[in-house]
Amino acid sequence: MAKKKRKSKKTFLDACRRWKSDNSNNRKPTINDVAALAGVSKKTISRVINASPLVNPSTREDIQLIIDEIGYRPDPQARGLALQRSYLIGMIYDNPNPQYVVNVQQGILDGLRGTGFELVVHPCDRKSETFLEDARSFVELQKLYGVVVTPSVSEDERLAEVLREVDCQYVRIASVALDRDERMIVTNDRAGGRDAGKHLAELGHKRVAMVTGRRSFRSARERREGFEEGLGEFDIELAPGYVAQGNYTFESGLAAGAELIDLNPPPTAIFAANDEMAAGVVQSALIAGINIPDELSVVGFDNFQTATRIWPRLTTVESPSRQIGLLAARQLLQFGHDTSDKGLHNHTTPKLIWRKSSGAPSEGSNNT
Amino acid sequence: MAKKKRKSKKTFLDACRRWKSDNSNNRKPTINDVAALAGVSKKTISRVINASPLVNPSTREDIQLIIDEIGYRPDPQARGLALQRSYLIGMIYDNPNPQYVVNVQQGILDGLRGTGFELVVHPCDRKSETFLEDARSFVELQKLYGVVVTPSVSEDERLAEVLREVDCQYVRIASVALDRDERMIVTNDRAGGRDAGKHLAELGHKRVAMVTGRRSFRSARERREGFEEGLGEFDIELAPGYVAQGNYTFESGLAAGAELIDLNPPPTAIFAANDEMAAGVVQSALIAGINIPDELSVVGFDNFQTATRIWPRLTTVESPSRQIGLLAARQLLQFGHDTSDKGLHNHTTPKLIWRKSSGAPSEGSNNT
DNA sequence: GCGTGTATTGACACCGGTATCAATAAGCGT
DNA sequence: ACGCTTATTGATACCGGTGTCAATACACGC
Repeated sequence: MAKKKRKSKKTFLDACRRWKSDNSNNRKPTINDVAALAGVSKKTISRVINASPLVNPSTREDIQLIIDEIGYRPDPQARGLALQRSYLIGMIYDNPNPQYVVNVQQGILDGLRGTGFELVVHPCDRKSETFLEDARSFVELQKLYGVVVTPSVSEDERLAEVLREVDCQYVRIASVALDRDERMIVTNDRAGGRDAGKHLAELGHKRVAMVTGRRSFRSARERREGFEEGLGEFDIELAPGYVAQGNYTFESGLAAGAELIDLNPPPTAIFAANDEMAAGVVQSALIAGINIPDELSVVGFDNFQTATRIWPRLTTVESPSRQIGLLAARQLLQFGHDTSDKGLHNHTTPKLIWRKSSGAPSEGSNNT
Repeated sequence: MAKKKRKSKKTFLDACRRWKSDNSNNRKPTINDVAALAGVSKKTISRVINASPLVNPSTREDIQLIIDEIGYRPDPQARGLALQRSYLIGMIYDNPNPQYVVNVQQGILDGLRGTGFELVVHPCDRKSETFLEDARSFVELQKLYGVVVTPSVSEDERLAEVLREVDCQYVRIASVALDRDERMIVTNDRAGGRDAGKHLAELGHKRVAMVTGRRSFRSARERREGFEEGLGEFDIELAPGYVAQGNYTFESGLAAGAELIDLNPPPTAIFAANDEMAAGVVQSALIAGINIPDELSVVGFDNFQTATRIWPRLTTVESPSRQIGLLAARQLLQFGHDTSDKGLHNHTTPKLIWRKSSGAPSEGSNNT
């Protein structure tokens, strides 16, 4: 049944061995080496490594044998040059929180493992004059296969526009859908805020305060609105006087905490829009000699390391940032392939983790 | 004085304008476009972009004009293919602490800014069977220009050997010199440990304990030995019974702290080999109802975020990790260029930051 | 036996740069 | 004016893949 002239497996292996010993300078094998050994044209090798169906199965087998034997791996640069794209995924971010950045990176790397793609990280500064040009030239010069963009740059429509212009696949991570769903991983921060609100309401808090993030950040708005919704389900209102403005930094949380504690009457619970600010609130309470959770409950958002390092450990809302990175990577690799598997999740839901910084308000403190 | 036939600046600009309007599909300009516009061969363009001295100044000027006008930028992939290397820097790491990873990344990125190089991140697992092959294929396939390796993989000689084999420039970050100095950024953790020891001794502590990291980590040994040296300068000894074994995690610090506190007599000061463990020690003291710093001083190492999030804020030894990343990147880019500027610092020194978790021992507690 | 369709393969140009080496022009001493 | 340097430039191959399209072999229907 063998095609005429088909050489035996052994013949190929011998040839490979000979090649290996001849290969004095120990060069990496190229497609030409494989082609020569197999006695076919390089185009056929190209077909094999690209899993093209247009190859005779027995030919494919022979070639695969040789590839495995001499350890040939196609050169991404050469391939990229011909194809006009690279095997690199970019991550564009401006979130200053190291934990967040690393989590998402890890998730992306999880998704990239074994695919031959590599991750190029690219922080940016939206306030810079050259922000858009920088991003464009990064993506264009590297001919990135795709990029994932995290909050808050992900909310920047100009960047999204640029990415579309240079025809680069992208996935944006954000708290709400800004784009066609296939281009987004949405984290639903509103639901997280709602959980925080319900949690405090269920514990019996009535005088509730909040430290918000910058209004220009979508996540900050979502978390706040969600929080109000959660409280609203229990007919509790977030009074305007009980809202302090922060900017997601520890220091701003410290200041906001001091401010809220000073109110008369003081709140019995404070929800901070992220853990950093929550840690600031906790520290300001400690400084003021206020006991947590007896006199004041504090709830954060993120569940980063800090949440368990401070005392009491922080009740917080966890958003699965590593998982999010993973989904983003999968999404990106999915593009261009079959669109059949639409079952990709691109929504994630945060989840409240109840630790020791929140509890029922003490007797009498809630005499509204 | 103008060379014969030299076209005027305006002529070139006109040609460029014409080119831009002709360029229907808005392609990125290539070296061929520039060559055509300048009326010279692509090799000459190549010389200009590579700052070769073998170009007539006036020719160079003309070409530069055109390059700027149409916004030509050489394609890194094509260049890389021809040169057999890429314009990518790799970072190979296995340190699980997000803060450290991000700091070093940032530092490297600082050093890469404006150079056209990009950073590819590559975590690894030394315990994996395929660790070395993974690393090799990463570096080899991507033809990395260079890599920076952080602790503790940086201590792995097998990896260094692989990097040399594939002829890839590398810089290792480690607590002591393991390599020729040009290939290292050394952090001198021993000096940091010494500072911690002297700090506690100067405060008057006599019964001093330590939480160490894994003995297999060089930094853990250095920090410990430095600490003992520092104490030694004041004739204080670190008694074997006062040493608890940790593994750089918060949880291990928590356990070690509980263990040390239970000793009789208990130590009046504990030095933990990193902030995570120090935070654990602090938390275990809080749980045991021990006041810091009155009854117990705690000193950490790293000065990561956690150090200021906990209460009292942690006295700790700061190693300039971002700066270290910057130096590593500079070093890498320096390779192959003039070796004249040997003035590159490749040693950094940690520095003690005295916060509120350490103070003089309380009266009578030191009746040795 | 012949036309036609299908499966498989290869020749060749091309992606956008760089290296080699030869070609040409200009400068200079005598 | 001539030979010899030196300065400047270009023709061409090459890096290691991919796309296009034509060529070949074979099966099938009639």
